[in-house]
Amino acid sequence: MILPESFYTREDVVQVASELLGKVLVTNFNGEYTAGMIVETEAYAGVIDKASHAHGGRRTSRTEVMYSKGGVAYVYLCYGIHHLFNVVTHFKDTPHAVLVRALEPLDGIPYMLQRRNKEKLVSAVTAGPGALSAAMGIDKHMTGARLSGPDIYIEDRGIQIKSKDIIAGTRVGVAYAQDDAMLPYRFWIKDNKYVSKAKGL
DNA sequence: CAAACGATTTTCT
DNA sequence: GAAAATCGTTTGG
Repeated sequence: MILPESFYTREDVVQVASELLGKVLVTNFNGEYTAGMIVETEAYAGVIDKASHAHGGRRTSRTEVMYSKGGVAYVYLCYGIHHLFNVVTHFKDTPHAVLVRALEPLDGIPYMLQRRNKEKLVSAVTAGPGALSAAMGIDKHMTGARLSGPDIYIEDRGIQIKSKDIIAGTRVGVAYAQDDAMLPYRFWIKDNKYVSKAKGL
C-alpha cells in the first residue's frame, strides 16, 4: 500500500522519520523498477533547526520545495557530486523534512548495481544518502515530485520494525549546527548491514 | 558578477 | 586515516 498523504502531513517530523524505517522506497521509470527498504533516516525540523537549509525561515529557490505540503521529494546536490533525497513533511509553509540516509535493496538490484558501477551487491551500494540516490536513479529533477507515484513513491509492505531494533542517535555531518547537532534526530535499524557507517555513531 | 562552501563518497597512503 | 573530487546555491561586492 502506498503511504497516504496524511502520513507526511503531521506536525512531528521526528515521529515521521522514525516511522519511515521499514517502509519501502520505490522508483519506476524507463522500465526500470527498483525498490529498497528504508533503514536509516534523519529529521530536519525546519526553521528552529540550525542544521536545516530552512533554518531561521530562510527561503530561496532551492529550499522553496521544503515549504510545500508534506509528501513531496526534496532532492539537492551536495559537494557538487551527490544527490541527497529528502521527504518533505508537515503542512504548507513549514519546511520540515526527513533525509533518507540508507536503504536495504529489495527489487531491481541489477539496475542498482549498474547505476553504481558495482559488480555485486555490497552494502556500499545503498549505504549513505548520496549512494542510495544514485542506486535508485534519483537526481535533482525529482525535486517537487509527489511521493504517490507513478515514478517514485513510498509504500508499506507490512514490515514491522520492533521498537527495540530502532536506535536513535545524533545526525551526521552537521557539526556546524552547534547545539542542534546533539539532537537525537537520526534513526536507524539495529544491526542492519545497510546502515551507513558514517562517522559520528 | 565573483567567491566560498557543503545534510558526501571514493581513492590513495 | 586523510585528502581530493566537483558544481549548484548562497552570499558578498
